[in-house]
Parts: sequence; structure tokens; C-alpha cells
Amino acid sequence: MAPTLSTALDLHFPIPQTHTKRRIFFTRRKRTIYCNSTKPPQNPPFTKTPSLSEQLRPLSTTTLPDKDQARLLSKPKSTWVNPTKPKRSVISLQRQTRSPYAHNPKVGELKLFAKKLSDCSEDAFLTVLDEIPLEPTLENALLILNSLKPWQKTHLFFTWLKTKNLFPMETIFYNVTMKSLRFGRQFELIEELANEMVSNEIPLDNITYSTIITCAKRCNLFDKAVEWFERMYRTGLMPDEVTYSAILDVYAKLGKVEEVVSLYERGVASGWRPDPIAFSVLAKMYGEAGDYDGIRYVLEEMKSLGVRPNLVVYNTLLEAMGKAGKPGLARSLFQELLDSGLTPNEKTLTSLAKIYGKARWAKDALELWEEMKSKKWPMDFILYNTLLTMCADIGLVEEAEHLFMDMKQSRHCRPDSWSYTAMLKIYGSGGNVSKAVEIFEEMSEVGVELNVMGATCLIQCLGKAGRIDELVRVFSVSVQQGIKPDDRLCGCLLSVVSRCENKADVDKVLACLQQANPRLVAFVNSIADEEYCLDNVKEEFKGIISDTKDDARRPFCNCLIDICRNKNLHERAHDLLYLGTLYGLYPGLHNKTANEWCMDVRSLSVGAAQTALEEWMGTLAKTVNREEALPELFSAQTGTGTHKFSQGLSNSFASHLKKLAAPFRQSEEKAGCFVATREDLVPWLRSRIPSPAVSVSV
DNA sequence: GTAGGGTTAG
Repeated sequence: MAPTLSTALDLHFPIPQTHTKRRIFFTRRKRTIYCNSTKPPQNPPFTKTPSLSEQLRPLSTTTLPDKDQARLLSKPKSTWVNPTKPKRSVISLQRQTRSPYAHNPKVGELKLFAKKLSDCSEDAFLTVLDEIPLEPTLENALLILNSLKPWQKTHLFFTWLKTKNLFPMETIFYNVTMKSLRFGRQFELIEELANEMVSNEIPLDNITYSTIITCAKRCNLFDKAVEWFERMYRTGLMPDEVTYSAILDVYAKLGKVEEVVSLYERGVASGWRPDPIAFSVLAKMYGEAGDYDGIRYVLEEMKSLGVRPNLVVYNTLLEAMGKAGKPGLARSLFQELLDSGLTPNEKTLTSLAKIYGKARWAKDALELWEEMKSKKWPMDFILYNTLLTMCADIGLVEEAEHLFMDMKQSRHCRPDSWSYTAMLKIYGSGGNVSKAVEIFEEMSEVGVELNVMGATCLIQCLGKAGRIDELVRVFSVSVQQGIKPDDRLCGCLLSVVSRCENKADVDKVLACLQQANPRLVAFVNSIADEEYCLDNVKEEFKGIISDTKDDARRPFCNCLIDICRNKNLHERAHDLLYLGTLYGLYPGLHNKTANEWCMDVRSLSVGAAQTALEEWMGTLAKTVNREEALPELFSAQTGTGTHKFSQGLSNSFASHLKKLAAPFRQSEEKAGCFVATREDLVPWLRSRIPSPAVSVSV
């Protein structure tokens, strides 16, 4: 049976037992990892290999001393040992050197022939090969092998060389061939060659292993990557920093943070000074986990080891800051990048534009765009589309139109479905229906396909404008084009239903929804049914919600509440708010401190917010009735709508308060915040209690 | 695409 990594490590490289500051820091990190690992890695690739930490645990927790300690114990007279001196190494500090080859004077001729081989059909390969202009000596053959593409040709040539048996095949020939195969993601062939090397006793070196490992990684064969890393240790070959960071990246992509940190720490304890590539791997991993502490750890490590980030590291860190939800820190990091004299590239600017857009930081977004133009920083297609999306997120209509025109006039960055979707979003959420429809028509004219997101934007704005027949047409065209309505689109249709003013329109929209989500339509009907009872709908509600994507669950519930309220079925609206709360759709709705009780309705629809207000007042009335303690201050937060197009909750909430004659006043310091003092609220609550009843719903 | 490692879009 193949030994595991732990045994391989045990044989050759006992785990360093460092007790330095670094070790303490790692312990701190480990703790943070446990606390912060709320986000599991997305679609973690399956691996049958036990995790490295599982394999390491028996070693790290065992009381067995390592060899150095054993030596110390047997020689009590050795009185001093340098505690900072690295213990046995897990990494070779010397990067594998490439063997120098003499310049081949026939390089031009050979490359020309290689091109001929590359360009010919596979059937003609052997015929063309017969016309080889020079003796296929080792040097000549290597040069040709190195210049061939695609991988099929490299493989054919390599096989031919072996059958000719002109000279013994050296490691470098395998390495060159494997690299070409990696471009074609031919892991099976690479593994075949590797096994052939083993049987023919051709040594595998660090270049061989790193090529195998990275190919496995690119093919998502992570267990294979780990397997070959273990095999390397078993043969007694030390990884150099290239192989080491390749395997770090494998564990990082598996989301195995602890293993990565453990390997990293052990490498450093062996005297390794990680380079920017290793830090980029760490930064990406923490970014994917949305782990801000991890990102800080990377920054601190770089600082303490005196490693200056390069552009790739900055880009990865920026992306990571965005994923960790730290736009301000991303902005400072970007400034640091500029101060260090580096010039941002397309990836840098894409990250930043995405961050500012998501954060709705209009001022910074505009400044960024101005700076991009004035400094003539590089632009590419992805950046164009990201900037457009950023404009859509923030509501920068003119800027978006400008960019869109630029794209239309450019040669290489013609608007595609992303660009058109962003434009639909801009006009759609801005309520500019005619422009949105224009974009839709233009798409079919220029042959850009609508996608589900664009369809959703368009349907949403047509719905808001009450243009139901056009909505139905867009829906039909979308479905005909093969768009599969997703939960967001269903939520959008449901919200249109909640806004429809007449039954004919409701039926038209429900007919669309019926095609996408018949279960939801049945539920809408059941909550309006005469036979309605909470117990009956509860299970079905639970079923629907659990079958719905996370980000569409609360919108579903919001719309259902709105539908009930529009039908004057207020009690049922309260039931649905209760069910939504029960299934965790409204976390953080109520917040209490000693002095203030606060209700945060920022993620609720108008009807849901009204329902929540009534529910809250009802609960407070009961509290008053029971003469229980109340805080001095009450507040309700509607927000002002971070999006300039999405204001309205605050206004409707205000008018509902007025209708109830509730003593809440718009806060002067904080927009979108309504406050009431206990002094004012309690008498009002009392006045509304037709004792002993407690309901205050209107 | 210099025998091997890291970064951009709902």
C-alpha cells in the first residue's frame, strides 16, 4: 500500500517544532480560521485523500520527540541549541537549475521545420517528418520538440523519437512534452509518461513534478496533484519553491486553509523566503474565503519578511479585499500600489471598478474613471463591461452611455451580452422603459442574445410601468430563445403580480409564472383561497422556500406579503411575515439595546415593512399591557435606498406611520430613520388597545 | 507556448 504523506514526511522530513513568534502567530491564525470559516469553499472538488491536517495530526500531537529532540535527550550535556535555527527542511532552498544548452546554429532552419510540422494535418505528419532537413540529434530534436504545437504534434514527435531510438531519452524531453500536453489538459497522457519514466528509471525532477501537479490542478484532479506531491516526497526528492507553491495552490483551491498555512509555516521554518507568487496564492485563498483576517495576515507576513508586493499580488489582494467586503481598504491598497510606482493593469482596474460598483461608491467610481482616462491606463473588454456594470450598480446613466458608445466604436471591444445586459439594467432600474425597450430591440437587430439577467431587468421595468402585454411578449421571446427562468426572474414576476392593479393583468403575469414555477402560482392561489388556514400553507411555504435559491427567498416572501396586503388580507400577510421569520428570511429585523429598540426594515418590501411595523406595535402593546420594562427610545430604519433609483420605502413607511398616527418622527440626524420616545409611544399604544384585545392592525 | 508556480465579469 502506498504510504501517506505523513509517513513520507516522517521518513524524510520531521515536522519542525518551532516555538518562535511565527509559531504563535500561526496558532492565532488557526483560531481565526475556526471562527471565520462560515463560508465553505464553493463547490469544493472531491478528494478521496485524507486532508493533510488529518494526516499531520498524529504527528503534531504525538509526544514522540523528533530526531533533534531525541538527540538532545540522549546527550544531556549539549547545553545550548539555537532555537531559531531551522530544523529539518521540507523545502529545498535552491531552485532547480536548468541545464545550459549550447546555442544551436541551425535554430532558424529547425524552427521553420517545426512550424511545418505544427501546421500539417496529423495524417501528413509522418510524411512531413521524412523531409527533416537535419540529423535528429539530441540538440536538434529538443529544439523541434520545444517548438511544436498543439500538444498532439508534440506527442507524435516524442513517440517517433522514442521508436527511432537515436539516443537515450533524458528527463528534459519528458518535461518539454509534458508541458505541451498540459496546454491540452491531457493529464492521462502526462501520467502515462510519468509512469514510463519511473519504469525506465529516468529521474523525475522538480520540473517534472511541478508540471504534473499543475496539470492535475488545471484539470481539477486535485487528488492526483496531492498524490504526485506525496510520491515526490516518498522518492526522497525535495520540492523547490516552484513545486512547493504549486502544491500550496492545490490545497488553496481545495479550500484547505489549515493545510496551506501549515505547509507555508513549515516552509518558512525551513528557511524559505516566500516570493510574491506564494503570497499571491495565500491572498487568493483568503479572498475566496472572504477572510479579512487572513488577508491581513498575508500583508503582515510580507511586511515582516520584507517582500514587496508586485502587481499580481496587489491585484489578488484587491480582489480579496472586495470579496471580504472592505472597499475602503481596497481603495487604500490601490493608493499604495500607485505610491509604490506600479502602473495598474486591466485586472487591477476591473477589481476596483467591481468593488466601487458593489459598494455604490459613486464618487470614487467617477474619480477612478477620470483617472483612467487622463492617465491612459490600459482597457480591455472585461474592464469595459465591468465599468458598465459598475455604472449600472450606481446608476451612472450618462457615463454608461459614454462607455457603451466607446465600445460600439472600438474594434476589439464590441458590446456583447454582458454590455447589453448592463444597459438594460441601467435603463430598467432607472425607469426609462422606452430606452430599455430600445436596447432590447437593438439586441435582436445586432444578433446579441438576451440572457436571463437582461430579461429580468426588462421584465421588471415593463412591470413597474404597467406595460403588461409587452412584458408577456418579452417573457415569451426569452423562453423561445432558450432562457431558463431562474428564481430571480420568478421573484421579479411575482413582484409584478403584487403591483398589478387589475385581475386581467394579474392573470397574464401568473400565466408566465406558471411556465416557470407552477408551484409558486399554486401557492399564490392558496393564500387567497377561502379555505386558507395557516397550518395548511405552512408546509408548502417551507417546501417552496427550501427549493428556492438563497438570494431569492426573501424577495419571494416580501412579494407574497405584498400580494396579501393588496387583497386586503392583512392577517395572512402577518402569517407570512411570521413564516418568513420562522424560516430565517428576516435575520436582524429587531435589535435591542438597553436604551433603544430598533427595527430594521431595509430589506423588506413596502407591504412587508408595513406588516412588520404593525406586528411590532402589537408586540409592544402587549408589553405595555403586561407593564413590562421598555427602553427610552424606539427606532425604525428604512434606509434611504443606497441606489438612487430605489428610494420609496422610506416615503411609504412615513405615510403608513401617518395613517396609524404613530408618534414616530423622521430623525434629523439620520435619513431613513424614524424615532419615537417611550414617553410618546406608550400613551399611543395604550390608546390603541381596546382592552383586553391587543391587535393594532389597521 | 523560453523544460516548472500566482491575478480580471452577475
